[in-house]
Amino acid sequence: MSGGHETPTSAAAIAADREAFRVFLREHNLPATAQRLAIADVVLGTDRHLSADDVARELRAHGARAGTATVYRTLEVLVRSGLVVERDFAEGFKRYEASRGIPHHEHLLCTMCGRVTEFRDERLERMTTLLAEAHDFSRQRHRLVIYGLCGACRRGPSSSTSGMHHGS
Amino acid sequence: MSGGHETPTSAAAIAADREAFRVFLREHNLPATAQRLAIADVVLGTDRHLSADDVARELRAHGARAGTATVYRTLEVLVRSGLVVERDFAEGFKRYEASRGIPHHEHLLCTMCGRVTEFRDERLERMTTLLAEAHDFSRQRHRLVIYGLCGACRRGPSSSTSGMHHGS
DNA sequence: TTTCATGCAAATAGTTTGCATCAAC
DNA sequence: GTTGATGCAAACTATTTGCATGAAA
Repeated sequence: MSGGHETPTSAAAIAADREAFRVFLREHNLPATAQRLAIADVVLGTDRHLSADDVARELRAHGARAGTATVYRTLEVLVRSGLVVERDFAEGFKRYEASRGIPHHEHLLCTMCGRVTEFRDERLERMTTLLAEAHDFSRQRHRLVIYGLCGACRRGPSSSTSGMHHGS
Repeated sequence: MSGGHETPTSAAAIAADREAFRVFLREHNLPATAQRLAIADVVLGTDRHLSADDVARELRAHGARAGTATVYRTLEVLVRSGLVVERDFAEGFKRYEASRGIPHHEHLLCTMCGRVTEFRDERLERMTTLLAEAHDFSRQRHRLVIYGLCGACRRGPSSSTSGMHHGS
């Protein structure tokens, strides 16, 4: 359920993010509606990389509800607040991830269960800047996704299917 | 118009690819229709990374025509033939690129004019395999896209807008 | 002449938007 | 009380599919 294979985020950090969202809303004169808070709770309360559909599903699982448009609009507000980052892993839909103030990181995507793992590598940051310059580009950002099989899926397909989204 | 900033593909190589597609169709008992050949000519005849819409536009510019469904279905055949590779640069649509038998390469995408430049880097190949292993993943493939400004756009916005797709 | 492609239109998936209604400050 | 959010449905973009017609081998 948590999906954080490396360092699960502490409850304190999650609570801080939730409070930060309330502050953001207040400072921007945006109403703190029940829907916004519920959606923020879902996205900020996990280390997973959720699709808009995942968010709606999680809401229902927690007894909350919000229209599709509200989910998308609130995700947009969360992204603008800087607390959430939008991701596109070329799956045909976008995912949303709590940013936790972490600067930049790469992603490993399991092609079997859809689970996402993060890692950071300083060399890559430098390399991409140099590679861009070598081709007369000024680098703004980069995106690396490594597709492969996670340990669980490699060992046994039965291990876990909970992370599989949009499956047939 | 050509987009090949590094090493423009020779006319001979293009002709070889076109012939290879004819052979592929023949070997698979697929009719070599005028539409298929026209679409193959467009995609195999450039070094650019075209969207399905670009292909349709180019067809019209060359006096040819094909329905949207035919464009997509033919692109699929071209991908199956191995002569073309499908790309997703998180722009909301896919692009198609003549593969020219080149193993694997990374992409630089100009965020201003949409132009794509390719480069190859052996270290990256090795690095991604090692990084995956370090996180208990078995690497299948990876995708690196560096977003930035190309030299032309950095120097003057007036230089070229021809590569801009889906603007405004 | 049989098989498979084409084209159109309808369907689909993800996401966005208009608008009447409703809730937050 | 105002301002702005919500929800539904319609709109939209990229892409796919069903089906009657048309062309290739």
